[in-house]
Amino acid sequence: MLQQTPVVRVLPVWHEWLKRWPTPAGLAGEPAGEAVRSWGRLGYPRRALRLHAAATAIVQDHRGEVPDTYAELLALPGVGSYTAAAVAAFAYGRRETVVDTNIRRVHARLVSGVALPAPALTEAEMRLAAALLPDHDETSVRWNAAVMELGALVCTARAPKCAACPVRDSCAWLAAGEPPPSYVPKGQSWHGTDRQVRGAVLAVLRLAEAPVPPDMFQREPADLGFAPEGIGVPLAALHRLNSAPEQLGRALAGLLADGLAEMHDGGYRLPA
DNA sequence: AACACGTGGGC
DNA sequence: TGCCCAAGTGT
Repeated sequence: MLQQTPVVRVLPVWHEWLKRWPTPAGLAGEPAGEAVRSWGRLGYPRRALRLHAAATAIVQDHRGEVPDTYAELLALPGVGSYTAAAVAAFAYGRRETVVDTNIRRVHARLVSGVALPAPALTEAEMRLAAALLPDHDETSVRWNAAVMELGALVCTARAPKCAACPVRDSCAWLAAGEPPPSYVPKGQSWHGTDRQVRGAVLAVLRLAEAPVPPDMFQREPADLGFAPEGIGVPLAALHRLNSAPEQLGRALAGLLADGLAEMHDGGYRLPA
């Protein structure tokens, strides 16, 4: 849930999930669509699908227990190098090189003296993080958490709180006179994109009690001749986008291809 | 290696 | 207001 999503926005959903599914077996025992529905508006709903798939793999391959090694975690759906290291370190106390966006930024400034880390994670960054990691297991876990928190709370992307930074005296970036970034980060476009249409379609499917016929996506609500049960609001939002038929088609095809939707009785629904 | 993939808070 | 960006991953 935390992948590319701020902690404060994850917390309420996370609490709900753990109340409903305290164990991997609980989640694995439900349809994948329930995971997507319960994901709510967290964003990147494919993560819900993968979390469900990971729960299933944990039940099938690990006796329902979340594995405790980096390699086994990495093999789970939706678990990449960051998540595998973070779970091994923070849940199991292992010494792992945890590198998230916060740690990357702290290292870039404090050690490398640049305003921002590279656009994509590099081998050099991993080597640096590994070299900085304390040898002792417990200390390494605290180190990972501390550097991550420093980045999240003090050494932030915009307007870093250098005056309040506990390690400002050893910051290479401050010492260099706070040089600006050497590149301009690529903005994520949104308005008018397939992503926006996918999001609007999925918002409809999350609330739908029955398969949604293609007509309902493509025609104005007024033309349907009736008020769609429960999905009027997201459906109106989708139509407001006024996307071209081919774009809507791409969005629907993409959702099917990703397993976020499936056809049933001639309509679209979340996966069973 | 570059790109696609959601959403909402903050400035 | 629009833009930036957030505990990344898979292709």
